[in-house]
Amino acid sequence: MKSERQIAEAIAAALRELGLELSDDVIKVEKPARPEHGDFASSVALGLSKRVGRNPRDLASQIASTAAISEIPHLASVELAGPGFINFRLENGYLHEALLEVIEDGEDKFARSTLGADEKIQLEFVSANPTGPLHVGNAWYASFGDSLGRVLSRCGYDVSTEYYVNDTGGQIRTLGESLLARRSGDAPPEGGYRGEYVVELAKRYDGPEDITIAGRFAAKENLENIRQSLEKLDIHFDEWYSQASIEESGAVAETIAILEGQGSTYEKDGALWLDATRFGDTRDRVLKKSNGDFTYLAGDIAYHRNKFLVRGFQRVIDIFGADHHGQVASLKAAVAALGIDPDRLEILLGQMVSLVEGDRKVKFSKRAGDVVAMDWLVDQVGAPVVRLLSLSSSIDRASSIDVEEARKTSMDNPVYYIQYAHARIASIERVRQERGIVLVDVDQVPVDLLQHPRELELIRTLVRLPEVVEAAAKERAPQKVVTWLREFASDFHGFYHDCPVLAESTPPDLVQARLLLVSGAQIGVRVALGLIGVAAPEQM
RNA sequence: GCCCCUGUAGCUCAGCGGAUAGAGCAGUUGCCUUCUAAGCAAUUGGUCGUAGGUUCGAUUCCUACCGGGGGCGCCA
Repeated sequence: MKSERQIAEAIAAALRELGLELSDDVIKVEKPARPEHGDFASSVALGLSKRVGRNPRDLASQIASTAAISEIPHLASVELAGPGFINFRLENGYLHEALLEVIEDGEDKFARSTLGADEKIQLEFVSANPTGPLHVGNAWYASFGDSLGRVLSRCGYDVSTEYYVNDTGGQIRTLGESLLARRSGDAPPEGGYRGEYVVELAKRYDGPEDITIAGRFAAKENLENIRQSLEKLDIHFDEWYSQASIEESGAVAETIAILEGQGSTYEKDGALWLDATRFGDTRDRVLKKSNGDFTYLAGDIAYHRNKFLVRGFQRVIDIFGADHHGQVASLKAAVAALGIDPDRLEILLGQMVSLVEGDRKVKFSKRAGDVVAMDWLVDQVGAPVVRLLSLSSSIDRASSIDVEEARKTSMDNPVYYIQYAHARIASIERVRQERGIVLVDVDQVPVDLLQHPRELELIRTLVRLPEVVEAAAKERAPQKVVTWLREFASDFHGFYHDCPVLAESTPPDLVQARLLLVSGAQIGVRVALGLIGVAAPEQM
């Protein structure tokens, strides 16, 4: 926020005043965890002491007594603490000012930034093969990808989300075989798809006895199904990109020819290999099998060439399941071989999740037909719970989800805790209208009446949202928004409990001030809920 | 064997270079004549896997080891 920046600037000026011209990266201003350490604190003196050969406390003391520091807006006091921290305490006016900025920004501008500078960034996720219904295992990070996209957009990136449709190759043939077998009343072949959905599809298939055609039919149906499952989670892709279309357009052959032409390939055992080790991979990779077919990798290379060179994305983020870890090095090597800086390709790996229901451990395996469909989970616990749950922990952690736990719709569930905060805000607004309380102009509201610890704490949390969103974007960690929402809800409920807005005992001026705070809070919570794709209910 | 992720309260997880490590659930206990108690408050519970190292400062960074998950196909 503004004050933090002002303090950092003041410290920079203080250092210049003391003749210590140093780069800004040593100036750290943070918010201490403990109130006795002030509103803001800096450890510059600690970091600098060695470089300038002075002891940290003396240095801190010198910095603290400069004119630059004394000119910090709203400054109440400066204290030295610990090994050399400088703690700044500000008058509460800095919070009131910050609240007014939130109101001025409104839902559209608050916590929006230009960090991304309109960089064209493509985000590919889910991309589950259309061989069956969307299941929990490969859709768990769908909410992560979608929320990351929303966060990046809010930070000024030009984001395009995409689902890569694997509608060709062996799995689709197997799917076609399974479908035809079911139609003739037989069991699916060894290694085929045994799920009940294949039987249903077979009933509706009246096409020829052709594996490819049957497979394509089934894939198309499955994909439509998957699309609907994702819609239930409020996940919509800008683009559904077909692998078959890439192959049919000749782009794969073209891409491989380019690699061949520049001498990045060689032939061995009747196959065409990419000299991937030259570009950082652990081993070389086959591009064209000895039977003449292209490998999956070949298609993927063409696809990524398309992303970078045909469609011109400056940055590409792929979200894969950890079981696709093996593809990372080869894809990056191939991209490098095509002359694209491999750092422009970011591959995020979502670790495997396991689903637990009481003592029963559920395994995901599509072919065995023993899968937990995303639809089932959404029906069981509701879309908001699924979205919040999958964003509650980092994608680097192999988490386990207890369906029984998630099913509890009582006060236990964090989603309701958060949504309830919004419902209470909406309720205050309803009652205000019922009672005909008229809102005065913003510049007439005596914001400085907001002095209750609950009020101040709520403002403190509220005005932190912009930096949380930026951090979520930079670190590709949309779950940070969830953490913020929990804190926000906690602060709001505390405020609600201790600071009645519309009670008869509340003086009219304070009513206005609190109503302003409530509308600021509403802006914050709506923005944050929007970023994680969870509805903001008017009542519960 | 090599590569990636991970080990924090009884459980599920935050925190990831700052000063006395947090939340939810579970346990114990208070608070509804008020804008919704799907709430608030208090309280119990931790060798931050182990051992070294870097640093003024390490749960956070580095190394090794131990435990857990995933990967190392002319499958996708």
